[in-house]
Amino acid sequence: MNTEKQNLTNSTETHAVSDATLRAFIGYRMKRAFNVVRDDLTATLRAFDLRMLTYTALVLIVDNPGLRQSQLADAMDIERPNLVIIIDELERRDLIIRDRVPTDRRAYALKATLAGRQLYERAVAAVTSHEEKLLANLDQGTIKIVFDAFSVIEQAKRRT
Amino acid sequence: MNTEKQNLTNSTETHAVSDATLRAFIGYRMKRAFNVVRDDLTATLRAFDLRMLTYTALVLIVDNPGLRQSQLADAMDIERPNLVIIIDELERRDLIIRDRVPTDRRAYALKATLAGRQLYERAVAAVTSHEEKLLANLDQGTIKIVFDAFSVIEQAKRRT
DNA sequence: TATTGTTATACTCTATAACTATA
DNA sequence: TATAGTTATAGAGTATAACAATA
Repeated sequence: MNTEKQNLTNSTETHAVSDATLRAFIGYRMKRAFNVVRDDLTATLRAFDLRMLTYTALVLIVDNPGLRQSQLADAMDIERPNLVIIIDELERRDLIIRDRVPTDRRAYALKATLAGRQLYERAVAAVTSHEEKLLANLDQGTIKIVFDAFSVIEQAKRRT
Repeated sequence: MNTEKQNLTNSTETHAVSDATLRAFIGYRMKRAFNVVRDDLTATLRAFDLRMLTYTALVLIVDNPGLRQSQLADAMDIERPNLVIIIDELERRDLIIRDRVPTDRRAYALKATLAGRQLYERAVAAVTSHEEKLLANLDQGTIKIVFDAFSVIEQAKRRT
């Protein structure tokens, strides 16, 4: 530790970095908060060998049996090509299957296996528990306001 | 458009995908809202040939003349190696300089040039204006609550 | 012609190990 | 020895173009 008094006009000063300008921006504030949430989620999912995207895809497939890859990509707000390897991984681990859609032979109907549904139950429970701890210092009213604000921002999506 | 009535138990159904399970999680909600904020920010900064990270670094250097790369990496919550190419880019564009610290020849004191400060002014003004539009449907009280919640979450950073 | 899933590709962000030069 | 900056590298996430099969 440097216990020496520093000359504050000197370039070698060690006092805290000011982020006052950036703290006025929601982009900066949200990014920093999201880093914490993401790190917690990543660590929680590691126990199930899942990542944010494989977890999200698994949950949506369990909750929406039979949906197509293009629907899933839309729901996850990612491009179709990026979904392919996610689905590949879940299928390789026998958590889901690609079923042919009889009425449209171009498409796949995605369905979870029993193993997939079981992993879903355990992972959702773990994430629920971890998020409760993460938000322990926020009351329900505040969380509601924050979630509603997120919805408003989502709807402000660029229409340029 | 498919105007045909679909059999809702059929795997080819086209009705909306349910994300009810995921919408209970702040990770999911925040990610979706952040995607919107990030896309808007990215589009705004493109006019100045800046990205989120080069913008953040430039602002922190202008506001904290003389800080070191390790301090900046800490402030930006990224690893030191990842900062190098960011600083390289800003320096190559003559927006900042790496000044040697006379008292510690291992370190650099980062300082913005006149061009850097001018770009800072224009970029900060543009981002401010864009964020105002993005948050137009949220009142100041709500924004305050959301920002405070972000601070609480930031402080909940994992101490495992 | 348009759509579904796919391949190939590229850029960005993030993380770790190991090096160099200094302290 | 420890630290500041660097290089090399790898894993994720994201985006676009173009293709084959099918509608």
